Amino acid sequence: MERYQPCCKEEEEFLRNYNPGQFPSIAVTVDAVIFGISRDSAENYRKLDKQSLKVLLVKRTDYPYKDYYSLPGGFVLEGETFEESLQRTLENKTGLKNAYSEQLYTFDGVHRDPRMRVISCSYISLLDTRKARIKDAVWVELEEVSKLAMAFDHSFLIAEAVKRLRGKLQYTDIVFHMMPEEFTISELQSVYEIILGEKLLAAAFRRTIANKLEDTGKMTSNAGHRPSRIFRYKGREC
Amino acid sequence: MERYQPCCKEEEEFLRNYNPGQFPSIAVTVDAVIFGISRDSAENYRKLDKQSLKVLLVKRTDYPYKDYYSLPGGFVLEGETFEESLQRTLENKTGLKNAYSEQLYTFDGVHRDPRMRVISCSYISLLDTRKARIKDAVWVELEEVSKLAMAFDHSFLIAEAVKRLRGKLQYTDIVFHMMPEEFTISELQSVYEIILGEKLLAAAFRRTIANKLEDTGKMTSNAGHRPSRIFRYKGREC
DNA sequence: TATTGTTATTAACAAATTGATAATAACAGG
DNA sequence: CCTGTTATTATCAATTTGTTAATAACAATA
Repeated sequence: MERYQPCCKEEEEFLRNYNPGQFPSIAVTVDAVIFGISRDSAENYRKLDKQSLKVLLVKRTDYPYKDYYSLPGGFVLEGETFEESLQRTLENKTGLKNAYSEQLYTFDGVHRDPRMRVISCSYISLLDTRKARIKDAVWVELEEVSKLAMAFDHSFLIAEAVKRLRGKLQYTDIVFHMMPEEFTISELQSVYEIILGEKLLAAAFRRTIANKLEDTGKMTSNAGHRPSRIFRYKGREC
Repeated sequence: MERYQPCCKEEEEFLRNYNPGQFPSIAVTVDAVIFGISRDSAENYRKLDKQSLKVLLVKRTDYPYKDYYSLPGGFVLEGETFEESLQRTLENKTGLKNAYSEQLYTFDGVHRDPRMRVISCSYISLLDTRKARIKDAVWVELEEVSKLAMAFDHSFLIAEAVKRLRGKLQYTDIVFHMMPEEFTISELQSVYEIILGEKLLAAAFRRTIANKLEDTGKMTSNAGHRPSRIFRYKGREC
């Protein structure tokens, strides 16, 4: 947006004398639900039952909710956009500078935080776990989250994020943000299955996804079974 | 959310002495993109080309952006949730207490407002125009919006809202919030057409929508042509 | 009363998309 | 060459769409 220009002396005066204190001020945090698919080791890489959808959590070191788990995030600083704030924590925890992110929802409960009125603008971030270098944070399986002591309303927040992720999987190409540049259709299918939590039929899956993919000409090798074609996402920059 | 309980004396102390001023405070507005379909008169009620998608706008009376058009909305007050703030403006401008609303997006540009840092949590509201009693606001046709001088980033905000509305029309039952209790399939189709901005084929439309509807047994009458069955939405409370 | 204009509703059929199962292909290792 | 395993294609039924045409029901009017 271009910089605002006052229309006249009077407005200039108005703005100069404006008292920001007349409206309640609210602290704002940006919290990130960072999703990754664990691919622990090379051997397990293609074994669906060894993989799972995970979220990145940090353990709080201060009050309130000391020692509880929470989403990575923090207060929006002076003159900082939400995206900037988000990228700051993202880089801090994962070492990644440009993971795909989108705004999820702004949580506004009056007593979310016992200190003061704090609203949380939450984001979903998707990344290829193998590119991330995690620091001061842990990957937690989705099913484990409900077993942990979670700070604030972050447990609910994660649940909402999962719903959104599952929904968007169906009608967007969002999944490719969690994939490496090149992958096989089976790998892609397993990512869908892990996120949706259900098995898909291979024949139908291939048919519908095929037109979004581009053959690299390469094949997997040394697998003890028929090798697989390797594809890349055909869509826009990813 | 239940009220937070400090875990120990130390935390109690911490909270008592907490200084909220250490983090930047941001003013928050809630702005509503209120959609309605104009059905100006009884005669035009079923004539598609006489109807259009409209948004409710107000003319600003103060600086900044004095005399510009803007979305109805305002600052979130002390201890007020976004929904409460929204309902306040909604009732104020339309007389309606419970129009369907959902959060759209939180706009966070640092210089959105020349007075100070103000973020806008925006909502989409859908209503049946015939139930609304508009006060201090005007219905503006969507195409006219771009011709008006709009305050802040509200022009962009409206564009985003329209995208969301069109998208959600396809995979949710959101449309019924703009319909009266009882309606004909042709009326429903015309609402889809107005929002999407394109004609739909009647046969296909009926087929796909039919299973969401329940026949009231009533018919339209006195129309000069074959009368129409009157339906209601079968889904959950609406 | 038969005809005309108009909108509603159903029918009918082709085209495209899905669901589901089976067949075939390609590899490593014995 | 046979076995176990995963990849990929083929096949066919079932379902859903796109499209056009037929039929129905009314008011007004000839």
